[in-house]
Amino acid sequence: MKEVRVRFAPSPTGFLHIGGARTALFNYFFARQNKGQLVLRIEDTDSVRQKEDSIGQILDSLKWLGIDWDEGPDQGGDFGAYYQSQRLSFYSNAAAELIQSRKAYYCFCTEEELETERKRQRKEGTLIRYSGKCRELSKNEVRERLEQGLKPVIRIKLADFDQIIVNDLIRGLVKFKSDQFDDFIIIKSNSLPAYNFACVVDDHAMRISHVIRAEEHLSNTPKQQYLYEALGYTIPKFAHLSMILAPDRSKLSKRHGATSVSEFKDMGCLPEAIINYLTLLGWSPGEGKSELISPEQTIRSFSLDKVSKTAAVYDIQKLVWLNGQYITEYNLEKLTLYAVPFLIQAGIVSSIEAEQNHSYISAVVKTVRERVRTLQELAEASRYFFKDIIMYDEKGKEKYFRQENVAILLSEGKERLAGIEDFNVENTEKAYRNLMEELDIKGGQIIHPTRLALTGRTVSPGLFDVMALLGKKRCLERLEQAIDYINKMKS
RNA sequence: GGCCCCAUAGUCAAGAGGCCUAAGACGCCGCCCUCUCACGGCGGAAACAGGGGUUCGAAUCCCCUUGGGGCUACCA
Repeated sequence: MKEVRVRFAPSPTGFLHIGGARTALFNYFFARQNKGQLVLRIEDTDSVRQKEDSIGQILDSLKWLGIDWDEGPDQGGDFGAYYQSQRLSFYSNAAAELIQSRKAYYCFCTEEELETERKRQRKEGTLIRYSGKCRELSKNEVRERLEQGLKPVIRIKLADFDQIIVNDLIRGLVKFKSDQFDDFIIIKSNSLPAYNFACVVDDHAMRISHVIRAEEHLSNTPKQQYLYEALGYTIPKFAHLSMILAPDRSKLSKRHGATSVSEFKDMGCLPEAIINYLTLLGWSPGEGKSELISPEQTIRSFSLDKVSKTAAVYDIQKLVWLNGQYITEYNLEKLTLYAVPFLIQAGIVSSIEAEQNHSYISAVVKTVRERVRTLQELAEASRYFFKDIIMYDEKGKEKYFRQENVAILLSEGKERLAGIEDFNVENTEKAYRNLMEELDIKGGQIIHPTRLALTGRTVSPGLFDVMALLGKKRCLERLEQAIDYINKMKS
């Protein structure tokens, strides 16, 4: 069987958004499943829309997600270069060949001329097509104009045909009638190739066997197929993935909140969770299978004909839920590593402290992880393990600190804690349980105010886990602080 | 406007003519567990866009309408 080679071909116009990431991911799944190659190609032929550093961002996001490729701009490969801007000779050679065989021609029409023509066609209600005016220019006429310094485009000369049929692996046979096409541009007047041309030349030169890309390219495929035939290339297999839409079903854009991989990263999503989420967007592991699925599992059962044809609206809530699942299951050491930057970012620890207190941080992460869903939440939930209490939760204050005799209760508690030698979860709990029994009170009566005193909040991990982590000294100090505070509240 | 793709709950999705009184997951609601929150457990509300065919039988096949998306650029 022919070797499977697929590619992901982003254009560097911004961050890697989730649609692009999913396209990359499905290419990756397909390549790995078929023991094929994934190549990364940068489509940077539009100098106007290029964004500085976009390539670096995209590569970083891909790597961070754990999507690795076999050939590409950073590590090279046998079919380079991997930037279209460095492959210009491929395109001009291919175009020259087409001109030579009279399948393409120079066109000197200016943009203004074309615009007037289009305007007229719009008014007349006819199809908007290039007239083919420059088709019949003689060699001499072309040479003359070239010598005048005019910058032509090169257009493909469409032969008569009835229709073009695209056989899409996901959508089946798709037919396009010939009247939809005109002599489209393959080389722009700045000598750079137009997308449809560059794409064909490169996919052929790079021996791409399967073109797996977003649905927005489905309508371009007949043009590309025409070009394959004109150039005598064999046509690869195509698979067009449905689009990913914003919650209002419009195209994804910045106004829809987080849409790029880097934004999800900044929110505190784990790469594995994003991968898992993206896997589920347009593909399903099948009936009765868990939705928590690793790339390895997906690679085993992935299949393009099971990919959904329907555009998907992404749902950040499910991503966040998945992320929470990953946070609780994650390797603790790795999770700590991911968490530290968020603690620093939130001003909870300094980078120096982070290095010195690694094992303490890890212990905090361990007790907090189960009830947070993002690393940002994790940082926030960890604050009082590092910082003193400067304020108490408003509602909690009213509810617990105004309880009768609460100060006395807390000082009792403090007393008991003070007497503990080995200040751990079991012993602190035992001390408190004994106290409750002696005073004949219910747990909540002392546990809630204590929690507020120790954490400043009404919500936390189990109280005795908090105590053990905080340590005896800080527990006693915070109880003292709360008692003072309560006494001041009264007066 | 023309052409193309798509259409199962709020969202992702299973479903390939009878197994459908339509899975599962997120979210939502209720209950249980419980020191709070989360986790977990149990239960609930919630969908085949509409209309025509074909068929003994349609979520599944065909047609139309509607809706959404894409392409129609010297963007990719």
